[in-house]
Formats: sequence, C-alpha cells, structure tokens
Amino acid sequence: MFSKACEYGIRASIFIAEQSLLDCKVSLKDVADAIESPAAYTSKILQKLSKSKLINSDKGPTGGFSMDKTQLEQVKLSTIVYAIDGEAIYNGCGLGLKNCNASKPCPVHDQFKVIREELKKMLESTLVKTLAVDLEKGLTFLKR
Amino acid sequence: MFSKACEYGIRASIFIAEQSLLDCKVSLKDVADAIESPAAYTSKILQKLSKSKLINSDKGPTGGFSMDKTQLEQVKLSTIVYAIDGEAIYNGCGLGLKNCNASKPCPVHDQFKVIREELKKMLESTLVKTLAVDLEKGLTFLKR
DNA sequence: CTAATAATGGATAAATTTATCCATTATTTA
DNA sequence: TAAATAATGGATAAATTTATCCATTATTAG
Repeated sequence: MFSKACEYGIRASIFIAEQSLLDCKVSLKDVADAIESPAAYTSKILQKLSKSKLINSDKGPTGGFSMDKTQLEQVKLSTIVYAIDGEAIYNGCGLGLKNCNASKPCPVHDQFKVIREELKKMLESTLVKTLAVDLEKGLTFLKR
Repeated sequence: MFSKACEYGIRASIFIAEQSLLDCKVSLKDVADAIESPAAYTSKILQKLSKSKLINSDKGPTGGFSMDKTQLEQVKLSTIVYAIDGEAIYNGCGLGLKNCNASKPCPVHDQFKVIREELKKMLESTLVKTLAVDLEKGLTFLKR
C-alpha cells in the first residue's frame, strides 16, 4: 500500500510526536531504535520530513528531532504520506493507466474510486498527534 | 496499491475474458498490444495465471490464451491479485509490522482494518467477466 | 577556542522489481 | 515428416527502491 520509506516515515513521526508531547527531543538513533528501522535510511526520510517542515531538526549536542505545538496540531497521516510517496495513492489509477478518469475510465475505475476516497478521508482525518497519544498510553506499538 | 505485475495481470485477464466471451483465443502479442505492456514481461505473468488455472494456454498454431465457461464464472479480481501479489494486501500491516494484530496493534491498525476490509469485499465481489462485458460495450478502456 | 555531539549530504552498494533475450518444447497444418 | 507457430523457461539486464558509509557542517558545553 505504502512504500517502505513511507511506513518508516509514519512510524517515526508518531514516535517523535509522542516524545514531543513529553517535551523530549530525540536523536536519529532514538528513532531508529524505537521503530526498528535502518538508521541511515531513516535519516534520509527524516530529512525529507524536516525539509517539508513537518518536523524540526536541530544539529549539535542537545540537537535532535521534534515537533512543535503547531506541527502537532496540523500534521496528519495524509501530510506525511504526501511528503514521502506523493499523490499517486490519491490520484493514480488502480490499474496504472495514465489517463484514467470518469470520461475514459479503466475497468475498475468506479470500484477503486470508493476505496481511494475512503482511504483519503481516513488519512486526512487522522492527526499524528492523536496516534501518539494512544502510543503513549500503551494502547498501540511501533515495533515487530 | 498493486505491483506493476499485478496491474498487467488484471488488465490482461480482463482482455482475455472479453475475447473469450467472443469465442476468440488471443496470442501473447495480442494481449501486450491490447494493454500496452512489455510482451516478455507479460508472458511471465500469464504463465503464472495459467499455472494457477485462472486462464488456459495452448501452444502451437491456433494456440493462445483463453478462459473457459468455468473460469469466466469463477475468476474474480481477488483471485488474480492473490495469484500475483499474494495475501499481503489483505493481511499485511499498513505500517509494515510483522506481528500487528488486535491484541498488539500498530497505531493505525483499526483505521486500516476498515479500508482493507472494504477493498477485500470489493475485490471478492467483482468478477473479471463482468468487467470484460463493460469493456466489450466500450464503456471502459485498457490503455493510456 | 577546542572537543564532542548530532544532523546533513553525497557517493555507493545491496536487494527487489521490472523488463529483455533466446533457445526449447509443444502443436498444427501442409 | 517438415515447416511454421506460439507458449515456456532460463539466463541476464535495466531500473527502482532500500540500505550503508563517511566526510562535512552546525551547534553546544567546557
């Protein structure tokens, strides 16, 4: 459904959000340990999220990754997915056709439309912060 | 959402079904032309569908690919997807966790469950034959 | 100012997916 | 039986995604 990079990105941002709610900055290593991902690869993904202003990053000692109040209020799953995987999941044709649309539909156009809209609605209505709260409560998990 | 191989597989099987409804066998080249896919790669996918008994293939002159009555009645989108991409799309965790389940859920377990079940229901209730009928009527398209 | 820390960015490498090539096998027709 | 046809299967190659390595930059504390 999502690329591995996107999966890592979502898990990482939920962890960073959780720690930010506790007023903690986290290092790359903290993130990689928390979500069991390859550190160097995760680094690239966090750079992307950082450049898209979805998370903050600071260099040097006391540095690390974090999310501020505004980011915690605004960043949704859809924001992360869009930053990493782009819009393909929203607009792409289920069968890979370039010009699939209502007036020249692929054979599963209508069927997929329903699913995609459902998915979109879900991603756009889910704040990373909300997921972080459940994680902090121990209701959900980021590894295995 | 699906692999490229699976997209080709679905499009190919809809085309083969359409032609079979018109009592026509089609060659590899016919298929590749109809769905605008690389022929040799498509060949591998058709072999897989053929070995899974979702389509028939015959060698030699007058040979080609086809679907018989039984196959036309039984093959659904879910059948094709399962044969090519396996069950990951049904059972896999949205965030890539190995042991994500109701008692140890990932942060988006419940949200994804709804979407996946919706998708599953759709794939399992859609006969390739039905899609082929619409294609034959000129209501849908397999290229571009 | 120096040493230590942590993210950054560029270059590579490994793994996987997608795609191609070609010799072989099976089948049909003449 | 020979020639032509069409799928098959194995080997390889190209492209993309995932992953690693390391030197550099920015920042902080002493």
